[in-house]
Amino acid sequence: MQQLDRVVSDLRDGGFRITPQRMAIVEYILDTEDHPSAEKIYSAVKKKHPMVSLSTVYKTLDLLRSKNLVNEIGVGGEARYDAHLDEHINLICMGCGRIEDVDEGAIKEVRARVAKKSRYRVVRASFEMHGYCARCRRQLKE
Amino acid sequence: MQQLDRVVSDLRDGGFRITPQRMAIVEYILDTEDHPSAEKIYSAVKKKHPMVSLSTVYKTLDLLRSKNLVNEIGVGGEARYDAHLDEHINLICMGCGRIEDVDEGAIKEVRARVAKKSRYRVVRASFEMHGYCARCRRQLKE
DNA sequence: GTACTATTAAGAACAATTCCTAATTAAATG
DNA sequence: CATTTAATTAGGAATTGTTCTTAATAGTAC
Repeated sequence: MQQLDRVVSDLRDGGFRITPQRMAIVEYILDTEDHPSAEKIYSAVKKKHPMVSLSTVYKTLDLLRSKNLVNEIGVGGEARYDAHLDEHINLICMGCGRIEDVDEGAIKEVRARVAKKSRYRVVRASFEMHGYCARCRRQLKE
Repeated sequence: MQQLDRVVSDLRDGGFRITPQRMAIVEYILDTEDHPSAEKIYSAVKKKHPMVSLSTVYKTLDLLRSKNLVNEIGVGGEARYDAHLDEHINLICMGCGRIEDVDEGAIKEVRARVAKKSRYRVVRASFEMHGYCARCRRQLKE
């Protein structure tokens, strides 16, 4: 519940209200490893809170992203969300769509080096690798 | 013209036809540093070949991508294309939308290490950094 | 409890992309 | 070169994920 408190106080400090809809969405995202899409968040949250609307899901995700409380990653024309905030690599399975996080120390240095070399002010880095997970590899061979 | 020949023979070998539309699209992409969108490719190509249609641009881009002859990168809900095939980092300016390529030796090793650790068969890696280019940074301060 | 204003639900609007179909054409063949 | 055949095309309709609009609702400060 550490991270949840962090989100709540960040929102409060920004003058944003803590609504049941927002809480439900945040709790769901913090609680899954699943990199869900907006639609998936919507249908999961609706089970407990039937009155939540898809547009609220989108608005809340925008808010969380603007506060850097979630990460967005684009996969096949749709956005997927993730509360893993340390810089990491997203491994995306082209077979089943699963997304896995992999920590890799080297990317911090890469980021710093590129920022320096390019003279960009870097706000966000996203490292993705697409391929086939062990299970889908097996199926491909058959 | 090295790369163009490569594309033509790859398509021929796959049993695909070499049409004027395809040639125009490929030539344009090979000839620009600009990471254009489908729409931009369409309007650029249309100047010389008014009879080209947007759906042909999309179809051709799909084909080239499936043959690994171009790279696709998603920026703000639209796809941008790029014929720079060595693994590199895309620096995306959040101010002006420009995309710059940066070569970084380390990412080859990162890719190999992650592939091994995760047991994925990795097909494609895409490393992006979002921020503000030197010019847009200056404007932000004013 | 009241007032103020942010937030919400619902659906319309939008933009990028994909899909569909009849007409066209590249290229293999004789 | 003419013929044939299957791939490709143009054009527009359909689809999909996301954003926008608006009137109603509900946190929060007082």
